[in-house]
Amino acid sequence: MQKEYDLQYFHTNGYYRKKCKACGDYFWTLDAQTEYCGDQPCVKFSFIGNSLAKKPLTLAEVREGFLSFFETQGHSRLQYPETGQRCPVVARWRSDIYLTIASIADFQPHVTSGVVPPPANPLVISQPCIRLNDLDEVGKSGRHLTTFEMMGHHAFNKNINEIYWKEETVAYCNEFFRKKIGIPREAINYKEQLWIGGGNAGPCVEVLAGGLEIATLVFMNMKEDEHGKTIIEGKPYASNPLNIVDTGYGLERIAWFTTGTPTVYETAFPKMLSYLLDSIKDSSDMGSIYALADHTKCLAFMLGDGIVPSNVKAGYLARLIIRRSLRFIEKLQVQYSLRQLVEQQLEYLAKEFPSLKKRETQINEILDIETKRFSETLSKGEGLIKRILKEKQTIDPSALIMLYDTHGMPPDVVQNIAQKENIIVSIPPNFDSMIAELHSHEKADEKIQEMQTDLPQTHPLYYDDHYMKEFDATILWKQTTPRGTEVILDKTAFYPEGGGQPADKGELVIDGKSIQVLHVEKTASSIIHVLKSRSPVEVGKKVHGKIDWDHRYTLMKHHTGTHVVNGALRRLFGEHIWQAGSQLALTEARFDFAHYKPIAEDEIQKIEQVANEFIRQAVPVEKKVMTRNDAERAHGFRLYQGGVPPGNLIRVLNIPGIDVEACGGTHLNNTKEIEKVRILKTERIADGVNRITFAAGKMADAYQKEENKLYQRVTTLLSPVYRITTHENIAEQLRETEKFFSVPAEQLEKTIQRFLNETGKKDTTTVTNLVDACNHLFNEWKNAQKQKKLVSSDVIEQLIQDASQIPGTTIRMIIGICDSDAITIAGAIIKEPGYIVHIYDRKKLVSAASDNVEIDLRPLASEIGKILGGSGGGKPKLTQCGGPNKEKIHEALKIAKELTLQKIKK
RNA sequence: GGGCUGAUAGAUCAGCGGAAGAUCGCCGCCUUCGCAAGGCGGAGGCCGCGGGUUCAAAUCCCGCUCAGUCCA
Repeated sequence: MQKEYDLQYFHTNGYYRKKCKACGDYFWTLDAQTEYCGDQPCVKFSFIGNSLAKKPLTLAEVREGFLSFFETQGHSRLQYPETGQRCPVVARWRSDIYLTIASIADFQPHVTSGVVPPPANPLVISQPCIRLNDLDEVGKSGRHLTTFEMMGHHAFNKNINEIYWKEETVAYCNEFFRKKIGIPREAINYKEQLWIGGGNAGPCVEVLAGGLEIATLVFMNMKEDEHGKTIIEGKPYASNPLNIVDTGYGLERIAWFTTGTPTVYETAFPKMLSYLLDSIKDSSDMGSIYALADHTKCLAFMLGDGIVPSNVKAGYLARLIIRRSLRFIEKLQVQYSLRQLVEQQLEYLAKEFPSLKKRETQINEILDIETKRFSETLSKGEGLIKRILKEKQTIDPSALIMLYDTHGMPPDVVQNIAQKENIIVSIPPNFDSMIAELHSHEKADEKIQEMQTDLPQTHPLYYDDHYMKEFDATILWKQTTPRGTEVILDKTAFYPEGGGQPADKGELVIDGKSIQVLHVEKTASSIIHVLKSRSPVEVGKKVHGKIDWDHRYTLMKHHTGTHVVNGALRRLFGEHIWQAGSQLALTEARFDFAHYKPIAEDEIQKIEQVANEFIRQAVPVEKKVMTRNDAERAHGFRLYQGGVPPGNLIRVLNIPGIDVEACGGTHLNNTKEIEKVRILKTERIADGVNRITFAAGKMADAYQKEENKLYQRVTTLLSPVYRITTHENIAEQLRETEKFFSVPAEQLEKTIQRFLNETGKKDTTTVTNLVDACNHLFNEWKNAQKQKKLVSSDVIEQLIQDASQIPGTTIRMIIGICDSDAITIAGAIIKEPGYIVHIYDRKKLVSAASDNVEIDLRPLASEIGKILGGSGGGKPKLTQCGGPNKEKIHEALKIAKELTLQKIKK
């Protein structure tokens, strides 16, 4: 490996290669005396309070110094529509990571693998990055940050010296630090290292000054490959198609180096720190103050770049930071809310990152919601903890785990609450691993997709013309499987299932015989048609394909409709609206999207209005195949809402002014063809994710018809007792009624019928609308229920009158049948001493005795119940019994009387 | 995506097969110069929705809906 670092640059400039006395690694230096590489922990920071640089620089000065220096050296800056000269901190263009963790991450995997040419070559960037791996160190260590900028100059070489490689990289680096930062050349050491990460590897040079690593120069030229010959850390590597100069210059670190402040935090967010320090009384806990300054900056980027807090994916990470921040605010007794702190950060960042502040309104709302939600969680948890303490006087490890895992109460919060009750709770040292253990059994079973190789390729005609209904083709391949005959054609207009769009149906005509196409699917670049019968198809035969156009056209309406609804949502709610899933069907379409609160009733109508307005505007739909770079430059990363397609060429579906996405589905030519959309349902499928179900075109009409019918039936049902005068906003009326009775639409009629029956209303009341009618009905039902419970004293009087004295005692027995609740009546009677009651209310037979009567009625209840074909039981002085044989009630009452007499006599 | 909780009075919750409860809040009365506090009384419940088991379900079983929370 030594020769990898044996650069001409070092030799001609008089560097010595030395072995570090502490770590044993090799490094290059101009200092003949030094014995240490200059890295931590081999040496200590020497720049703190004693900067080696020319003068202290701000973050903006270092950033602009870097970008412009490399610009003059022939590097290009990048430009994206939304975020400017950087990519968002949420890695929208890739599916393997949630957050942008390095400048090279912007170009993975497509550019680094060689599939997509670099957007510029060479290029220079200062990429804001978020890393949460060392979250606990942030604020404490003095150098860890969650959010930092990684500056980089990158060159992508097909051949080693196509752009530039090691010599030039080190020379550029050295010149930058000397000229722009003003570090004396003797102060910089270059340490030989091997770099491994994300499936790639290569030699690397760490740039060290003052004990601080100020840059890393990676020469990425290998990739993990099972056939590779180079073994690194037990894994085989082969050469990468590209030789990539991947440099990383820590913006905050370099600025820190020039200021020499006690920690990196004074340099990274000086304004925020003084803002925080002004707002608190006790500034002894600097670690938490640093962390809070860091976290609020992190949130400004996360939320500003459109992450919506949730319990999944990147949203979960945002919530994690929000909750940590809230706890620091609480701990430090900061007088500002989290919202105010982040607002302040947005203000500080506005000049350099203008896109963040544009989302201020939504960010404020998100933080208010999240703050409120967390305090609710905590106060509920507090109640829970107090109850546990009351019962058990302690909180054991299993309760601690339950509190955290189920109720989100961090153990130290539990500890604090318990302390207030003067109870010491100890947190097991292995708490984290106990939580991990709890979740270790879950393992997502990876879907192993068996890819049949060597299949003939199919040309997809549906991309040539999204409206192609019929075509001629030749059979290239066939096989028979249990589900039918499968064929591959040289070309096809049948759309295979994919991207949330179901497969086409239709027929293939072979030799004048029509064969039904049941299903179509795609593997690699072949499209397989599944045919119904085991028809005698032969390879080489000509076929004529006809797709079920009605089916397909409806799906196209739903698909283009989905994009229009997406656009309407973004128009109404903001740029954070982001697709989280989508599924088309014939009768309806489902669209899941990130949004921080549920959709309100009045918003449903607004969404419908805006979407239908887009349809009325008759906007032409552009379908274009573009190179990835062109598409990203023109439209930004918003393209990747439906997922990130592979390859350099991507299909871009642009509905100008409404929505633009990379999409592999089939689409209409104009929004007017959707005809109309109608929202059927909105629901919250996860925290931070909402689902809209809608129908387009004639399916919307069909739904509306169904809705009208239901409304008709419901109002007819009510008509004998409620005369409804107005019939407007039928959909809304039905939705509200469903909500009112908390039943789904299918149960609406049944429920209303039940309430009508139980109310027994006969006269007619005039009401304005359906909701009004249901309100009335419900109130009348309530009164009726009360009436049933309310026993007239007459009935009780009558029963008491009919009581018969049991001979030889003062006990009086009552036998009877009544219409209102028997338990209530029996209860009223036995308030007076000396009574035994057996009373039947056509549902159950209740037996009860006054407190002073010595009797256990339970054996009686079970005996009497048997007569009725059932059983019975209860408490000694109050029992119930019954059974299906209601006609035997008189016999049962007679037996009850006899048994009671027997029992009393004993 | 995978767990784990929860849904009972306006709020916080108890009850977990046999008459729907407590505390706070609300209303009225007593006490008081007035308030706070206290005393007495009262109103307020589709026990989330739908099935099933049972003589009997808030309670047990199965769906569904909604909410909370942890993990990746």
